[in-house]
Amino acid sequence: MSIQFDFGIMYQGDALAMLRTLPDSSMDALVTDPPYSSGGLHASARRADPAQKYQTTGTKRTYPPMLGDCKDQRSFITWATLWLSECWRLLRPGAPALIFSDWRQLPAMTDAVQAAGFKWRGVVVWHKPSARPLLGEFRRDAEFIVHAAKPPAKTFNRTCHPGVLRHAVDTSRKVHLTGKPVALLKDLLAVTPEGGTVLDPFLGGGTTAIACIETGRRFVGVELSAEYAELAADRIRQAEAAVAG
Amino acid sequence: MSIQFDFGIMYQGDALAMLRTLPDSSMDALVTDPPYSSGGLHASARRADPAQKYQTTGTKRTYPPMLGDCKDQRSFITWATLWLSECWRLLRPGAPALIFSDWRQLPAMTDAVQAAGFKWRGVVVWHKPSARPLLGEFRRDAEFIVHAAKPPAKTFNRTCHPGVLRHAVDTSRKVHLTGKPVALLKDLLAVTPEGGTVLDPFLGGGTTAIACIETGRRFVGVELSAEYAELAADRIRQAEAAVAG
DNA sequence: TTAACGGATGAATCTTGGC
DNA sequence: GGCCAAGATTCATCCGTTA
Repeated sequence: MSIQFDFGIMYQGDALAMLRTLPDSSMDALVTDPPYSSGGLHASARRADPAQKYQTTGTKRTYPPMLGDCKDQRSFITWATLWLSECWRLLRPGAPALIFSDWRQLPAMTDAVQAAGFKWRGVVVWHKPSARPLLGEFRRDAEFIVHAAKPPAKTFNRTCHPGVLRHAVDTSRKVHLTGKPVALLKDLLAVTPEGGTVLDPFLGGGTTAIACIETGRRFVGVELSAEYAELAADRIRQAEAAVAG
Repeated sequence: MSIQFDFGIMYQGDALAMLRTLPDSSMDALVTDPPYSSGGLHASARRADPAQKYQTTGTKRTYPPMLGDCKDQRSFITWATLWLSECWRLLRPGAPALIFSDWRQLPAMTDAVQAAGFKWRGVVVWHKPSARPLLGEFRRDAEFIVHAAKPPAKTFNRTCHPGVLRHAVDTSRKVHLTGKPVALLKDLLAVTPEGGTVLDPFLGGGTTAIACIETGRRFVGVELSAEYAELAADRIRQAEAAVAG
């Protein structure tokens, strides 16, 4: 199933299956926020319903269930390598790839990225100042973005982009449990070619698509959950209306 | 060879050999900045003279040669696991470990830390705003600190410590090519027990020791290079004089 | 328009209890 | 005893609301 938009297209279904139907060398960048499967270091993470894993009792706000976030470390690497390999095929040579990860999965993700044929370029830091405090410990207030490229790596402008990006999460505008700020995605898109097509196989609430629309890029998104696909479609239409109006 | 100070002791020699002479469970924390061996992903990095690897021709300031920074990735992990295992033996249960790493060696370092028996707790980010700009790319303005602990992990205060630390490098006060700001080390020491003994097997210019002196902790340092050991000893004496006066 | 106040929140982690 | 699941705990920051 797919929905066509002015600025792109969204497929609803399994990322790996959908990616296989798309043609070689048709995309200019990969920007995505896959399920982290964190805590997946232990088999306990393989619980049947990972939906509310990250939400504590008493939380007012609830989100629809997150699918596919229940892998242990080994299968996480295998799975990530599989979809990253498909993405590699879809990307044009020189295309950048930006993949979100938390601290725990970062080494696994850099392995998978390289196993899929990408050249690892660096690690971008997302500093989210509103993270939960931890007494006597370092606050886990950073998430990481693995920066890679399908060789030969290219640059698309002569601007200097900061490697540590500070953006607060706006919970009121967040529709996905792990929703990212649009401004953060815009910062990441800054290293992708203007007017290019951006692939996001884990579209979630559609933030990547919105950032594309607001910066004049096209998008190809995939989202497994029908519930999130619908939420994303709404937000995408709003964003398109806003830039048209 | 060793030099005794009011606040600690420095050994000049090979880290692994020196650590082997020290007694079990005698240290309260490990804080160190080992040679990164970056670029060591390929065997070409095993060049005979790694001394000036990070300095481009025409650089005004030069530093004494860095020893032991010429390993490929596999031997880096093996070597890191060896000295980390010795450190593990020297640490008391619950002691925190903080090990600097650049983005390229971060996955190797988290592997080595865990192979040596530590529990990996997180990744602290050092944001250095003065990093070299890169056109069309993300600036490499973050370094990483692997945060681990000898189980069972303990906390030593009820303060909440930020996980992203912003400190500019002061090149005028830096004596080592990879010298870190004292304030950064002080931030890291904040999760170690007050008045405890901090181990640094790669003392370099002695910044860890200085931060210990300024925060009322003791230190045990090892430095391979006689040249740096001498520079460190000078700085340590100055710092001790400053807190005494 | 700006400043101060207070409630809600958190890609979590630890402890405890059961199998 | 080891493994696993469920419940309790935590407070600086953010942001809307009020002054």
